[in-house]
Amino acid sequence: MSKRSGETYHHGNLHDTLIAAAIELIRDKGPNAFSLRELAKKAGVSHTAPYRHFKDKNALLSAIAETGFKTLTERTRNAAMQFDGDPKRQLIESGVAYVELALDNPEITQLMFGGFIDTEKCPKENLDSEADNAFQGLVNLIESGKQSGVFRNEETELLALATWSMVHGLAMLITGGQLCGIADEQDQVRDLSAKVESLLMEGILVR
Amino acid sequence: MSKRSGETYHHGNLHDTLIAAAIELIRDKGPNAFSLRELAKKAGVSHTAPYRHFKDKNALLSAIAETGFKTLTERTRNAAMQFDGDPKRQLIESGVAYVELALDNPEITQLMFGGFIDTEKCPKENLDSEADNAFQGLVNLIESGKQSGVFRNEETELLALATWSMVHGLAMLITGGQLCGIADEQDQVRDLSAKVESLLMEGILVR
DNA sequence: CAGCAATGTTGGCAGTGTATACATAGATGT
DNA sequence: ACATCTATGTATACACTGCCAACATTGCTG
Repeated sequence: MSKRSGETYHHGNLHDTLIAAAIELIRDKGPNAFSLRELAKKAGVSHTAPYRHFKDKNALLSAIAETGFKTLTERTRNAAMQFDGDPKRQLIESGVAYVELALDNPEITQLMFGGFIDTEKCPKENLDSEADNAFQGLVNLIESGKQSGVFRNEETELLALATWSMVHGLAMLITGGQLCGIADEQDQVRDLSAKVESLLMEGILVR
Repeated sequence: MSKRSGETYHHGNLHDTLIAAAIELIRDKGPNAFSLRELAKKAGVSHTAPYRHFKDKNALLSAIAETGFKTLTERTRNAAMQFDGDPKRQLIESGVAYVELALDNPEITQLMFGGFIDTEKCPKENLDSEADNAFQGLVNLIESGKQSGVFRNEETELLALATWSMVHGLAMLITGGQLCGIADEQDQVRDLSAKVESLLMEGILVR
């Protein structure tokens, strides 16, 4: 069945098309101004067609956030893999990757963490499980660093949480526009996040 | 002019009433589900009355966020004041206050940092200036700590940014529901944030 | 006390999420 | 080959939203 000029009644792959188009829209107008109807128009379907693929607007946003968490897991893991014997460097570089990804996708980051999605308490379902993957990678990283005697022998979860908080906070401040003059450009951000994480490594107090 | 049973045509203090009611609504339904019309109904006025006091929905939200930044400045400053000669303790306690305030007002925190408000680039105006106040307090704190030889002689802004990121990240993770089993209750949060900040003080690396 | 500015109200418009009923087409079993 | 089932898309409708324009009421000020 030739779908010449895309005028078939059935779209063929609307699900993925919608997600891709939605990401574009959110990038343009922010997660707050995003609307299903505009998305449908952009995808060239009627305004209720998305409901055949997503229960809700919320479900669509969740799906997008999930892809965000997936790439977050990938990026940080890849960054860590490149410095396999050096836990300190691994921690720093995966953190830099975290911040850089957020800087490249501020709106998606806000969508993921800003409270746009109703998560019904904390059900540790779909979406959260993917976020946990990223955290689990961090935990493993720290665990191995502890065993090789690089990191202090504190509770692993605590160390992981501290690292995550630091990186996440920096990312959120940047994407939230709070660090305007300080960290706008890519290079500044790379440098800044590395420095900040080094501080967490070495500590702030005079020895 | 007796405004018996509040049935005067002119409300008298609608501006503040709206802000207070809006905060309640946001607390209940989240910043995303908040609507001007419901707010007006709750305040007992017509659905366009708020426009006499706020240019926009965005302007109303900005005003609320600003009050949030004000109390954030207050709380952290108060916490620091209580340990005046001890910069390390000051830093920790003001950070704990930051996180606790966020935990007590998750929705308002999301409103402040989540990207619900259009800030038109980063104009460092109204809203941002109030946020800067909080940051300036942190800078002062670190500066004095450096001079008394407690903190390392790194660039002050960098130290401040690291501290802020750490605390802010923890706050955002908690209010975003990412730390569900880990940090739900007030006591846990106090303990956790203090521990995390101590880590930043002492560093993560083995010495 | 006349007029003005501040503050509210009514009504309307375009845009939104979503429920319901209907239309079409691709897959499946005989 | 063909009838039928199901997945997918459409049309229509409703309540709700932000905001605009026109009008009403009030308190203040000359």
